[in-house]
Order: sequence, then structure tokens, then C-alpha cells
Amino acid sequence: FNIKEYDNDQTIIRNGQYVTNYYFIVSGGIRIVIDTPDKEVTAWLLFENNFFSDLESIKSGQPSKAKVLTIGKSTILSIEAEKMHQFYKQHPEWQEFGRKMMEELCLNLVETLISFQIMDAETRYLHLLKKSDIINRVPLKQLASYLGITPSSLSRIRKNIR
Amino acid sequence: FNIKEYDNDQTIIRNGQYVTNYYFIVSGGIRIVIDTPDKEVTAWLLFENNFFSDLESIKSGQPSKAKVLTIGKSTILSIEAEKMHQFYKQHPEWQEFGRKMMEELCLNLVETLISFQIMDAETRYLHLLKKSDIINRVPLKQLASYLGITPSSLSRIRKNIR
DNA sequence: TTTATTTCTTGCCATTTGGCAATTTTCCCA
DNA sequence: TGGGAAAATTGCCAAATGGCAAGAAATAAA
Repeated sequence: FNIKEYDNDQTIIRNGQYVTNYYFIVSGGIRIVIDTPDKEVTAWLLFENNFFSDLESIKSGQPSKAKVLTIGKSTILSIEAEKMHQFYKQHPEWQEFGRKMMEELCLNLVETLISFQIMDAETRYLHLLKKSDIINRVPLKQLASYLGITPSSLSRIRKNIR
Repeated sequence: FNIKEYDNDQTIIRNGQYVTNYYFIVSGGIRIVIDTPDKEVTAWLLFENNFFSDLESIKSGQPSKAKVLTIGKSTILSIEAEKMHQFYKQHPEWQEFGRKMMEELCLNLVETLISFQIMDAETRYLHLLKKSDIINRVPLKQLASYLGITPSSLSRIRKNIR
């Protein structure tokens, strides 16, 4: 394991990088950002006690399509995916840990996905407000793209709610 | 393993059921449907050679919030989650299989989620059209809710494209 | 095959969301 | 602490999407 301290808004994974590590957030948070021709989209937000990486890049060996930046001062652990896989081979009982980790992530992804299928933007915002404190930890701009809308729309939604 | 043949549109998992099995689609397909007060939403679509279940219900022991129905004549394998977990314990090397399964699912979920964050409905439809033949295997009504829009909107999008 | 049912399409209009730009507010850092 | 930059709010209007309902088309049932 490798431990590293970051300041606010520092890059952990660059767009185009070949990702070879798994990461764990000890403190602070990260945002996973997709660069598109016209904007930056916050695809996912994570805070302390969560794992993250770019599974696709690790699995396929292709460069990452996303970048990862810290939110506030953050302490991040990292381990080579290769070492982790070796560790799994030597201690197969730990595979269960990896599987449950993935299951947990799937459950969160499914919940978020369904929120896009069944809710409009305002309901999605209220839903997020209820279930997490993400809303108080990132600026409106990033929250908006996480919700799949523009900053001005989110600003108007907030005004409606007041 | 238990094997079972289904006709079109038969129920594999009922809404409110306590799910205790993992499933595998040998042939045919399934749709995962969420009932909301005003409509039925097709949350996910899967066809042959894929696993599915209700991870949340299995994990939490709570009744399922979704139902699962066949698409066309389908052959479905099922196994008790409990047996599967025992099997994992006895053959830890298979945990890797379970973990990779989950990873694969995560990758698909992430891709779909990002499509909601960065694309409008028309682009999302074209994207789906390009990457899969789902579009030819389910009626417009179900496709629309999978894309998070109404049937009439999807019908108009199709008209625009022509 | 014929009938009945469901799905699909389309028009009309309301609502939501986006694009752009000006102003205000907040935040950062020199 | 002050000044500059970024973020947030808001108005204006355009575009996208939804709600509803009627008619056409497709599908299933008898």
C-alpha cells in the first residue's frame, strides 16, 4: 500500500492515463470527471472510506476516458492492481471481499440509474438531498452535471424549492 | 442448478417477493421492471448468456422492489444464493468468477449512467442503436422507459431521425 | 380469418430544460 | 485584506419533453 496526501483539486488520475492502481479514500473525497467536447461532466462523487479506480482501463489496458480529482484535502491509499490480483490468488478467501465491494458499487449505480429513469430533475435533486450530504460538499456546478442538468437549471430548481 | 422453460412475458420474480436465487439466461431474455404509482418502468434489459437477480433483496433480506419478466420464450437457470455462497466458500478460486461478473455489470451500469449525464434523449437512443440490438427485441413502450422518456417522445425522436 | 386489445403515431398545448449573457455573489490567493 | 477569478443567479427566448386524446397500425385472441 502506498499512502499519499493531496490538496484540494489535485489530479489522481489523468485523462488518457493507463490506470494500474486501485485506490481507497481515507479522508476527503474525489470526483470522477468526463471531458466532453463542450463541457466537463462530474460522473461520480465519492468520499471517505470508499474505493475507486478506473475498472475499464485496468481491465482493457486502454487509456482512461475519465480523470479523477480530489475534493478538499484528501488522504488516498493506492495499490497496484497487479499486486492486488496476486494477493487474491494467494488468499482466495479475500476474493469475497472484492466481490462484495463490487456488489455494493452495483447497488449504488442501479439506484442512481433508476433515479434517471423514473424521476425528473427536481425530484432527483430532492432524492439526493435526502439520502446524502453530497449536496453540501461540492459546488452547484459539479452537482448539476452529476444530476445530468445545467448549472442554471439546478439554480432554478433550488429557487422553486425555497 | 434448476432449469426452467418460460413462455413470453412470464413472471420470474414478483414485486414484493423475497429473492433467494441467482439466475442465468440460457436463451431468450428478461426485463427488470419497477412499478411506480403512475407507470411501469423498464429499468434494465438482458438477453442470453447473462446473469441477473435482485442483489438488494438477497443482501438485505427485504422484499424485492422490482419484478422480472421474460421476453419471448426463455430458458432460465437458477440456483439458491445460499448454495452459491457455500460453493464459493468451498471453492474460493471461484470467488474470482463472481467478482469479475460483478465488475462486468458495473462497467455496463457506469456506461449507461454516463449516457444519462452527458447525452440528450435522441443521442442516447442513437447510442443504444449503435451498440446493441436491444432496440429490435423489445417494443417501443419498454424501450422508451429504459431510455427515461415517454413512448410518444421516443416515437417523435424516431420520426426526426427518418 | 375475424375480432378485440394493445401499441404506436401524431396533433395540440403546457411544462421543463437548455443556451446565452449580464449581474451579483462567493471564493481564493497574492 | 483587497482584487481578480470563478461560481451562482436570473432574465430572455428557443428547444426538448411530457400529458392527453384520437386515430392508425400491429398484435394477440377467439
